[in-house]
Amino acid sequence: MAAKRKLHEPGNSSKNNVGPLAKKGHWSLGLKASMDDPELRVDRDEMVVIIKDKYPKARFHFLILPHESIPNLKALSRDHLPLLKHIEKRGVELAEKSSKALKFRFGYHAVPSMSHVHMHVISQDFDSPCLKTKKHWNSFTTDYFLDSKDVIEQIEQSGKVAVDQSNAGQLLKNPLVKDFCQSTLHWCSVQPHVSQLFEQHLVSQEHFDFSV
DNA sequence: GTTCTAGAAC
DNA sequence: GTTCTAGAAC
Repeated sequence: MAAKRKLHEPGNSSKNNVGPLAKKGHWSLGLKASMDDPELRVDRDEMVVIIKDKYPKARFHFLILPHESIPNLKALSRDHLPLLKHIEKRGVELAEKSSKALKFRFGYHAVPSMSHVHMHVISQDFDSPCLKTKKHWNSFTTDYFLDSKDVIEQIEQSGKVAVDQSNAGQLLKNPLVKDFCQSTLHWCSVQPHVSQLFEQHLVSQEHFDFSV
């Protein structure tokens, strides 16, 4: 029997190709492949690898992953504090190098889709065509986004990270505006793509002052 | 994580 | 008719 061949193979164009790794594993392991992708890799040291997010949600959006394979935030303990602090330090350095004008945040998604703990380094312009959905927006602007600083502090105090999974899921579905308006207005400048998203959800921009 | 799509909602 | 959403596939 001849091997089945797809008539159409999206994502297999030369540009989108992940590289020599022809067969990719389950999608949730994608970060593992990205770590080895020279196109995405920014830097590495003895503890971490720094890559560009494949679908950046802002002008600067990086991921910092430890070589050590840590499945999720629940697996973190006091043993990881030196690593977590190193990750944050590398993130801050990277942000300063990337842009002095833009504000950045450093942190973790409460319930990430991709396995292997990774810290996001993301500028707060949110100016990217990849930022398309309410879920995207909420994952970076609600409590779904856990600041590295707070994660570290929590582990120092209690030895672990508490994540309310059901609540986290709900955060992604929440309406865009109210949380945004109350808590994130002061540090966020909103760019056209986001404005579009807001319009889509019937939010009037008149309610907001988008200047920093 | 993204993309595609059927069904709901408008 | 269009837009929005949730679910499955990848």
